[in-house]
Amino acid sequence: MQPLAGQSNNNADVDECAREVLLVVPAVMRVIRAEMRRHRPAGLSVPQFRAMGFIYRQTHASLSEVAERLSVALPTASRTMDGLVKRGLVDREVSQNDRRCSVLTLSNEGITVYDSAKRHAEEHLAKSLQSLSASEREEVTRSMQMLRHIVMETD
Amino acid sequence: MQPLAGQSNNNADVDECAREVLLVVPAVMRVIRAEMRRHRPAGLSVPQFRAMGFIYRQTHASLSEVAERLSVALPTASRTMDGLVKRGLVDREVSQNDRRCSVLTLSNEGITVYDSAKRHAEEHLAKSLQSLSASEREEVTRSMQMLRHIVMETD
DNA sequence: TATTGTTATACTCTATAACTATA
DNA sequence: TATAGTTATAGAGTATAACAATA
Repeated sequence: MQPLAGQSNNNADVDECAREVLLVVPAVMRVIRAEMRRHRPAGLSVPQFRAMGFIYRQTHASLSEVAERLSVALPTASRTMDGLVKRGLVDREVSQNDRRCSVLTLSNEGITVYDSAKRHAEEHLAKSLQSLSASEREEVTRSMQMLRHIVMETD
Repeated sequence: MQPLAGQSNNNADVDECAREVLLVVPAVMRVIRAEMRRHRPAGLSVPQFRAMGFIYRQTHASLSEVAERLSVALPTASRTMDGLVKRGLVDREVSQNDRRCSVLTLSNEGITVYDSAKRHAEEHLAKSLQSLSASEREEVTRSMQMLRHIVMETD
């Protein structure tokens, strides 16, 4: 399996990578969350934003699909939808094919709010990323894509 | 400032980078959070883990220092400490120099729990990162370090 | 008066367990 | 019986505003 004495180079590099991810990702997350909330009145929480993004891309999604894609429990997704429906950003209807299922779509206002939140968050991040060189940004972009393949099934 | 017509290559790359960060970081965050919570009974929330890590590295930290480093409001940090003190993982005392200030240290059990949580989370991440090549992991590590410099003052 | 920290208040996120409605 | 979703419950994270204690 592994060398008997000491760590192989492979282990050292994978451990360092894991350590950096564990240190940095939560810190970046805070920046994203704070900026999302700051953007009033279209302020969305990160889970709300992600849920809306999924429904945006996959219209007529069911609640189970949202929960699975976002890796949250069904009641969590249900609560998130409650808030978005109450704000008029998401339409929730009963499926005619299978009356157990919800059919979720963004309202027109939901689309507006989502686009606005997305643009705002991206612009804020982009501003920070300006301090990197173009090649460094490309490296970050590629790294994000690699991590995306690891943690997200599709997208 | 910028080209009048269309986006420069620079803008395109910074926008793509921001888009990827906004999509991927929350997804990675979910993996980290879920794994942290799964690790019972030493289960820590991510904010608890980060707060303990800071106190670990900077022993005798004050509450204000914790709040600033973690980029949370003072009442948020205070609440987080309440929970950790109640669990016996953090010792909170009044500073003798300035009786307004708290002096925060990890208890022996706190150190044990923190180390265990850290090892567990890193091992879980490392397992996922095994699917990348060594050079890809190096790229991810460098990218994390770049993002770290952008979002964290020091560390 | 300024600073450190806590309390009060009000949301959201989160999960597990129990329940309802539909298939 | 199995599945989709909600409700009940419980705890943590979050911020702003108001407050207390100390400098």
